[in-house]
Amino acid sequence: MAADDQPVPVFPKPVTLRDVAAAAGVSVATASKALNSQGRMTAETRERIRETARSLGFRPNSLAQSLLRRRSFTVGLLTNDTYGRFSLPLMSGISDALVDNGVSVFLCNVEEDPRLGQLHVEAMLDKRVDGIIATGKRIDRHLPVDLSDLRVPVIYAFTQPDPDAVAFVSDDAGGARLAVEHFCGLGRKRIAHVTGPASFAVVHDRAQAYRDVLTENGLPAAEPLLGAWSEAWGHEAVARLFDGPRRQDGKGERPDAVFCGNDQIARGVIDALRERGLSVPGDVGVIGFDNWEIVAEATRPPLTSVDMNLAALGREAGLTLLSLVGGQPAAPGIRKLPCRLVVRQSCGHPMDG
Amino acid sequence: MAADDQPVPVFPKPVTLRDVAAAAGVSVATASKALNSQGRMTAETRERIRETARSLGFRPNSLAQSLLRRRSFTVGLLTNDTYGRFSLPLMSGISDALVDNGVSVFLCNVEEDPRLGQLHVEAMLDKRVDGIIATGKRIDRHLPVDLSDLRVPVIYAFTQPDPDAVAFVSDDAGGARLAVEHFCGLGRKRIAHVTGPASFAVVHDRAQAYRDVLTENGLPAAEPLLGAWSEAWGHEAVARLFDGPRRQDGKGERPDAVFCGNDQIARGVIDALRERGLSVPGDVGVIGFDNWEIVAEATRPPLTSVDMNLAALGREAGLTLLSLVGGQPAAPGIRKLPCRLVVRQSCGHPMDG
DNA sequence: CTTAGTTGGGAAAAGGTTTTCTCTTACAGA
DNA sequence: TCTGTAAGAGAAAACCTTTTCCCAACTAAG
Repeated sequence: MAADDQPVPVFPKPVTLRDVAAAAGVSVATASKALNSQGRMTAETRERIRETARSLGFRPNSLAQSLLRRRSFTVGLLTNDTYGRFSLPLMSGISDALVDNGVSVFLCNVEEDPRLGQLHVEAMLDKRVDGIIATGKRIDRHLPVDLSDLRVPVIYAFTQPDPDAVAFVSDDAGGARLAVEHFCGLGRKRIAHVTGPASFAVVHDRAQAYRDVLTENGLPAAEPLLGAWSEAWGHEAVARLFDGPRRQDGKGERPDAVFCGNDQIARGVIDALRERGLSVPGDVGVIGFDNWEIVAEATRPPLTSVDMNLAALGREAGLTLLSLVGGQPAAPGIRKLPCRLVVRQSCGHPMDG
Repeated sequence: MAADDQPVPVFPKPVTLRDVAAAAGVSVATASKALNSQGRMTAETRERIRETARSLGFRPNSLAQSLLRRRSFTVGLLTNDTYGRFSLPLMSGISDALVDNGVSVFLCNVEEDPRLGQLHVEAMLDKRVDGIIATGKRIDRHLPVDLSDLRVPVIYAFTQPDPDAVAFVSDDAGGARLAVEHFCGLGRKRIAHVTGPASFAVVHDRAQAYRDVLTENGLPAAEPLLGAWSEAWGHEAVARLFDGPRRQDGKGERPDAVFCGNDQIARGVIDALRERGLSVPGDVGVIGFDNWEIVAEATRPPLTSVDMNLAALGREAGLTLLSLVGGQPAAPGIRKLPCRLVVRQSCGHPMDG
């Protein structure tokens, strides 16, 4: 057996409580109590055991502890977004909240595959996770898994929840209000809205908020332009808004502000405006959505954008799951967390007159 | 106690092997053997027990299994990159490889904090992970953790490894060769290199490969332009390359190709070239690095770029860890995995004459 | 001297599974 | 009828820790 001749690294056996007890000359029960500040014994005995444990490098086996306590201090994080700039800050926030509380996170990518999802959920349950957080790349789509009637608490974050579940999402309408009201406050009068495809629920939420704010401010209600989430669509939308023939009925006047459905569209809009010799924010103000910093800071000028506070949302979701796991009740329902406007230079200062 | 009046959801107790055995009228030992295709028993007994288990919805407790087998089918994934477009495909590849083999992944973000790192590693060890994968956002930086002399195998992926460790990184020099040789093959003669700051090891690796290929092809060796990883630097570099006074010594001639250190620089370069009325790829070919699709596909024209195959790298790392865990030896050292060139439209077709 | 109480510490069960060993029964062969 | 063997199934140990219960010894009170 030539293969057996290879030097295989051999890993030392972990030291167990039994080892500590033997080394300290006590029973495992006493050793356990000494290390956990339980039971009664002389201070010397306790300290001696602790010192022995330290010197042996003893670390309790979490598996055994979990088995006994019926609590694994582990939660499952389900997502269908691998590449996402949304799920990243979200997951980061969730993870931080949990880890700060001594809870580890199982990461599970379920793609769009229900079989894979089922598999993962069962694996997590088998590993006795204390709870599950479901996360997605779209707020209006279900994960391809059934999380109802699980034997652990479930929280939904930035994904379509089951009815009667506890869920956290961003307040997209509120975010849109922030942007449009900011334009209004700056004195912009003809505010356009260029956004993504109609198949996204947020497109309608934001568009409605856009209309509402315009109405409230007595401004002309233009119809939002629905397209794609891409720079190219930003270019095309500018062509439609600015290259058409001017009409005399008041409509059709050139916008002096564009509220965009995401930062890529906004990037396209800004570039297209510059190509037409229009200055941003001088002639036209632009606000994006998502606050994807790498894009928002690369536009010229840097882009004002709505931030969905996804890290904070994740943190909130994580903490809520923890309290659920701890036995605290939480009212089912969807909690919308506020967005915030990150003002850079693309929206300009208050206008005269 | 008003708080106690709230309806607290009560989760059903998991059904154990003991329950199954009792329901089937056999001992737990027999039940276990029936479900694991071990031991000897009549086919009927086996099937009856299995049916009972199915109907009860029995799922074995992984904690108990892991405790006994001394193998948890769990690995820890350490990273210091939360927002990264590098670590995402990498982690995705790692995760896929592991999950395909029935292994779950603990996600641990250690930031840059050695205390946090230490904490995480200990937590993972306590939870008896079978192995650890260390991942970073920079190939030339250590994670802030000490992973030597652990009692489990460790693999490094896209981060600076300890000596004598097993590590996977991308072959940046090879990737650069791919790009520059592609330009040479297309007949470009004056190839510039615009890249990131000198503090990155890959900048030098790629720059050296760039020089080597030029020399091999008998082309003039221009000094790479080192700057930042940003679009703005792409703009500035074009200004330096194309706006300076023409010199008569052969040097200083305008480049007909620019190999960029990442896609953002390339984006800046392309935009700046267009602003100067130069056509891409007609007058100047451009190749980027990273193949960050959302950028590469948004440039006009779409950007040819070097892809580091990070998902494949991650997959390879995951599989290697698994074989290490399985007792297969692996030679220590750094394995460089090849990049590939994704050709889009920014580098053009072969030139005449 | 007895009784009650306290103190220091150990034995054992529990958590859920796997595996080895042992035991009982049945059956074939002598 | 007796012996040997194989099949089928259970008992128990093991994994490691925590916790409850118990015991022995000692002290203080009556």
